[in-house]
Order: sequence, then C-alpha cells, then structure tokens
Amino acid sequence: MSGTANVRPGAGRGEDSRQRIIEAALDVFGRHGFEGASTRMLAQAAGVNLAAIAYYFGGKEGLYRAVAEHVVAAISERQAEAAARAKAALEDPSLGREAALEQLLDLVDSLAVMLVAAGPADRWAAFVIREQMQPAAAFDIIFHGFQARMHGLVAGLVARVLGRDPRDPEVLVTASTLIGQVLVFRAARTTMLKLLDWTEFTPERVAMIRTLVRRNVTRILTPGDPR
Amino acid sequence: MSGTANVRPGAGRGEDSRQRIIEAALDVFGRHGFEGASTRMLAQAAGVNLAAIAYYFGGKEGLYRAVAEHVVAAISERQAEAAARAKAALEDPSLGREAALEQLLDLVDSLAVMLVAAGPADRWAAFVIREQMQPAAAFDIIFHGFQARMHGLVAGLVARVLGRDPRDPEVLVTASTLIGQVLVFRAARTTMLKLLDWTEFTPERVAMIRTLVRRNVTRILTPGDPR
DNA sequence: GTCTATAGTCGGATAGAC
DNA sequence: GTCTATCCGACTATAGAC
Repeated sequence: MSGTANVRPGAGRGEDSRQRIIEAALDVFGRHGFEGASTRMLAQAAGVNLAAIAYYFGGKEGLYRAVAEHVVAAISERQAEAAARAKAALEDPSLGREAALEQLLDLVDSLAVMLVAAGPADRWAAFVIREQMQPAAAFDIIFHGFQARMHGLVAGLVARVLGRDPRDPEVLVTASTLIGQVLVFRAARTTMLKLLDWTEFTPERVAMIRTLVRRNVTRILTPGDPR
Repeated sequence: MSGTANVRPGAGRGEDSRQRIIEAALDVFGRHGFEGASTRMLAQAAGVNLAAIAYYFGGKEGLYRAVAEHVVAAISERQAEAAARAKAALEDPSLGREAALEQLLDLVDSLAVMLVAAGPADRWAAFVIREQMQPAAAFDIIFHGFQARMHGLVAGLVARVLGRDPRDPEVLVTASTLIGQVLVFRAARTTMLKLLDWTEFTPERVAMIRTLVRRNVTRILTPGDPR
C-alpha cells in the first residue's frame, strides 16, 4: 500500500506485472505445456524481462502453480451461481426427485455452456486438461479447487434423483458419465469440429448440444418417463 | 533381404532396432510429450545410440509420426472385430432398430473395454489424447487412421436406431456424447480414480461401468422403452 | 521493482570411424 | 548398420547495475 519495499513480492506496485505474467503464462503453458514453454516465451508474452519470473514466482514451476490457482479461481467464479443453487438444493431435505432433476439439468447445462461454447474457457481448458492427463505440479490445486466439488454436486443430485446414497459407486460413475458426454467437446475439441464438419461452435450449435445433453441426462435418470 | 546396403532403412537387419525405438518412444512421448521428450531420453529408452534416431526416422519429428502410425495400427487391430461386425450390420439393409441397438451396444462396449480397463491402451492413450488436445504433426494420422472411422460407425448405428440420416448433426452429436461418457475414464483417468476413491480399475469395476454405459446408451436411444 | 549480461547445462543434429 | 565425439543453439537461473 505504501511506497516502502515489500518483503513478499506481489502486494505493491508489482502486482500489475504479476497478473500480466500469469495471464500470459496461462496461454503459453496451455499451448506448449510445462516443458514446452520456455521462460523466454513466458517473459516475452507477458512483456516483461526474463528475470521477472524468478523474482515474482521463484522460477518456472512457481509460475505454473500460480497459473493453476488463477484458473481454479476463474472457473469457480464462472460456476459460482450454478454451484450455489445446486448446493442450496442439496441442503434442502424436502427436495423432491423432480426438483432434484431440474437442479441437475441446470448444473450440467452450466457446465455445457462453459465447456462447449467459445469463451474464457478456451484459455483455461488446455491448461486443465493437460494436468488431468498427466498429473504434475498443479494436479492437486485443480482437483481440490474445482473438480472434486463439482463432481460432488453432480453426484449428490444424481443420488437425490435416484433416491440412493451419494457415495454409492454406481452413483459416482453415473455422475462421471454425465460429465463425460459434455467434457468430450472440450477435451477433443478439434476432433469434434472435424467430425461434425464445423469450423466453430456457433450459439445455435451450442444450443443444440445443450438440448441433446439435457435430453440424455433426463433419459438416463428417468427411464420410461421421458416427460 | 540380401547383405547389401538398403537405400531406405527399415527393410533389412535394422528393422529390429526400428521397432524397438518406436515401442520405447511411444512411452517416452506419452509421458513427456513431443517437446518434453529429448532425443537422448528416446535413444536411451530404446537402448540405441543417439544417431540411430536420425538414421531411421530422419529426426525427432519423423519418429513422432512413426509412433502415431504404430498406434493407429495397434488400435485398429484391437478394434478390428467389433468394427467389422458394426460395418457388416450397417451394410445390411434389413437391419432392424433393435438389432442396430444391439450392434451399437456391442461397439460402445468394445470401446469401453479398451478405454476403461488397464491394458495396452495405457500406452496408447497418453499419446493419442495429447494429440487430440493439441493437434500437431500426428493429428491427421490419428484422425483418419482411427477416429473418423470409429465415430462414423457409432453415428451410423445411432442413425439406424433412430431411423434418421447418419449425417444429421443431431445424430453426430449424439454419437459424440455416447463416446464421451466412456472416453472420460481414459482422458481424466487419475481424476476419476480419485473421485471414486479407487486405486485401479479392477475387472469388477470395469464390468460395473460397462453395465452402466450400456444402460445409458439404451435409455438415451429408446425413451420410454427401457426393456 | 526492473532490467542486462552471463554462467552453466542440456537440447537436436551430424561427421566420420568402424 | 552402429557408434562416439562434437558442434552450436537454446535453455533456466542468477548476479549485479540502475
């Protein structure tokens, strides 16, 4: 706050540089991976000098972890409203099966919008998926910061709809398959576009996918009752 | 065949070395990615000298492409029987909807076994998924060598079950979601194991997932008729 | 807090012996 | 066909000027 030197970098005037480096590093790490991204690339993309990375983050790996924390915060914020609604629903003991399904559709739809549509997730996805596939320094940050909570909410709502225990392995697996059918559009984005002979996910196409996903989730959880 | 020098390496006595290098490189590229894998790592893992990579493959990138072709061949062989059955079914004009669904369940189940269970796919997956996410030198090899064909078969069977055109975007998207719910167990393997509080996918657990996936596919495609 | 310069290491590729 | 030795560029990290 004052003009005095900071013991730990990041609280004073250098906060701008810090954020600029993280933002730029998100793209560079996402595109090239940890090992493929060089400190020179990272510094140049952020418009800072090479030494700034060591100064603010201790080194390349420290920057990598900082990016992970940034991504977790951004995704959490993006999903905050839908997650809060799901959480509130789960804490309501009087929640019926139909209402639980509505909440689940709402939550999965929120995920679908983020994962399928073009948007800020374009920048988060490559970083997160890389860490999924190849757990490294940021795995725990992402897992505990976002995935475990989101999967828990989906599984909790699935359990409510089915009237089963939320820790039942079949419930957990079912929740995973529900997420998987949306995740594929982000994890294998280029492949999906090519298979569909599209060049981008336009709003109309995203709407179509969302409708089909909602239909799938409904059918999976309410056999014989397509409503 | 004779003792004379080969114009193009790989046809004579060096074929052993060639194969050893490809097998080793599959693991090394899968673990570290193209940029993260060094030629020294690759040579040491294969038990050959550094110059052998340039000699047989022209360089690191040539080896990468050779690994992609090897993976495509291996996956194609693994899925050959199920793919042949699906292809034969699609070419049968008298194939009914119920029979088409049976073929689809068979095909998706074959994918599920490969993707969920531990096995040779452990070695192929990291390589393929990396290329999905970050299309590079091997993308076209993998896309045309395997993915397009497999997705086409799934979409074709979905179209038969629904009585729709196999090029209908809704059919193609539905096929993608069916594949996605299985693919997630391979693409986010570590995360899935942690979410399920498992340390491995035992045969019993794989069986459970296969059952649930069959159920999901059936419910998605036959609303109101859970059979 | 920001930068340049540089030390020390490791990268891919290749020449040439055998 | 296989190997060693080596070139040279690129890497991370750091020292020290401003």
